[in-house]
Amino acid sequence: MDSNVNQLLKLRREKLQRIVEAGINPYPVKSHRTRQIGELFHDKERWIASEEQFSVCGRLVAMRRQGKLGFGNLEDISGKIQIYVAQNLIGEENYEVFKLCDTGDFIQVDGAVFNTQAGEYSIKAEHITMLSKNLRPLPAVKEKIVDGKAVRYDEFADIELRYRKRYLDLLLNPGHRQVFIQRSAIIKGIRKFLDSREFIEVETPILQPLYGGANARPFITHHNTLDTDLYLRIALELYLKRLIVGGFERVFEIGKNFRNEGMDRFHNPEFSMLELYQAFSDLSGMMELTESCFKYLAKEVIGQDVFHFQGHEVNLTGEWKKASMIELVKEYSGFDASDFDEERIAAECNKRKIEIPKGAGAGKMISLLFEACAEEHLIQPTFVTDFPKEISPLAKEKPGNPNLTDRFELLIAGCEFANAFSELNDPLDQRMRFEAQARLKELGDEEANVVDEDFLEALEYGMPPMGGLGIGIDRLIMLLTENNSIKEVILFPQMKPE
RNA sequence: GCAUCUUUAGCUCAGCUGGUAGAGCAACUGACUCUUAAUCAGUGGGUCCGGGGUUCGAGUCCCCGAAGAUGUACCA
Repeated sequence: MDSNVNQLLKLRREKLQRIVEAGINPYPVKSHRTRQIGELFHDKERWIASEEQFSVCGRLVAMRRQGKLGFGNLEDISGKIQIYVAQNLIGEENYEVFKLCDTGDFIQVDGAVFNTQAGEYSIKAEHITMLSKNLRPLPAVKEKIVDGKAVRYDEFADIELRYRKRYLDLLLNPGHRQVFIQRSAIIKGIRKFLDSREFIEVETPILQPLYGGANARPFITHHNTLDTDLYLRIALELYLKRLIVGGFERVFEIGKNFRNEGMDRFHNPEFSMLELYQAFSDLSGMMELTESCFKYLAKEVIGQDVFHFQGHEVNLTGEWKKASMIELVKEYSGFDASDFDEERIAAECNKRKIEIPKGAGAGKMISLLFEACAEEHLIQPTFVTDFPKEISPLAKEKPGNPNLTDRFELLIAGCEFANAFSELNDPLDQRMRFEAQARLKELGDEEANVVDEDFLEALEYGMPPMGGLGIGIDRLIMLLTENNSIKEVILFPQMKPE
């Protein structure tokens, strides 16, 4: 395999040598561009009539040379245009440069636009300049326009190669490039939406002396100067809350979290998260905000109400369903867990062959029942409310029920998309919750929270009542771009070393 | 982690019940001044994912391993 690659490389290197010997710089510093290719398509007739001379730059993605005349396709970020290169126009010397071009090279073409005899809108080259020589032939993807639609042949389609060599995927598969353009637009849309609600964007530490804000195993690293271990954050929560203690009333952060866990089509070890906190709001405020934000992004950024996702048709319009976890368990399994009777609930879990982890109480078991019975049925957007306190160590107790919290998760197509609560601001209660987590940790729960004394101290100074919300950005983008794997929406997903 | 499937030329793929590899595109050489999946003629290119085994003989059968996909478990 290697020897063959080397042979292909060798030929391109020899060509490079010939270019250098001809006195041409294959990697010049200067390029000159007066128009993007896309601009030339705005009003073709006007450009043709103007006979204006353009300089365009781009990658040569196809070549059709025939003796002393040649065609090529030149592509930049804005579009693709055919170039027409005739020896009698550019001169013998410059035509030699064209003959040394390969697909994959970056070149500059100077000339005006015209229609060829076949009616193809093209640039009639007056001069060709080599901008960057390609030394490794690109995988061959051909394209034919049928009824105005591009039909592609021999697409660069190997999933593993696409992820490992993402630059080739982006270069050769315009549809996949589009996903990341949309990703950028969606994130921009989130910022615009939150800006309209007077949130400020902040940045909090990724390297943390303690990790918290979620149940997950962390990545551990080491700081040499401080000679101390640090954790990569698993959530943004505890630092953002400190900012609300500090007097900010509406903050958000969009950033990477890191969780040392398994990978599948919904999980990448590093993933993007939006978290926001709004003082003097609460759970219902977060619900309204979540629903408005999703609808805004769907309508204003993507321009769609209905999305095909995970084999379902998801409709984001209308008022979203709200139901408590216990109601949903009852609806889909017939089992009523509202009495929090540990023995009865454990028996129900056993009946359904659900493994009960060490130290799990009624609340944890209810959530397991919910996941086993109800989750997969929640296809249209559903706010699942009233989470057991036991599994919600940072959420405020639900008034009138000490077993539950004022929390929701948003489920769409059976997947979790958002998580929000009325945030716990009682420092004494928070300490007891941390201690309960610490006991779970001693029982072997590697994902239980650790006691964060510095955070508790901050709470003791006083934190206003507030709503908090987390949205998994990658999953949101999966939904809005209709992709079924998280790897399709992360530019460089985690892969095992080859 | 477990189960199933996949891995053959730079890319996309063929290769039936075992007889030491094929196509298209890409590459290279030549022809060609209106092509556009350009065309025509010719050429080169493979440790068949890796390692063992069975066999006179393995891309093909068996075992072990690797990577990937899917499902499942775990991950609220």
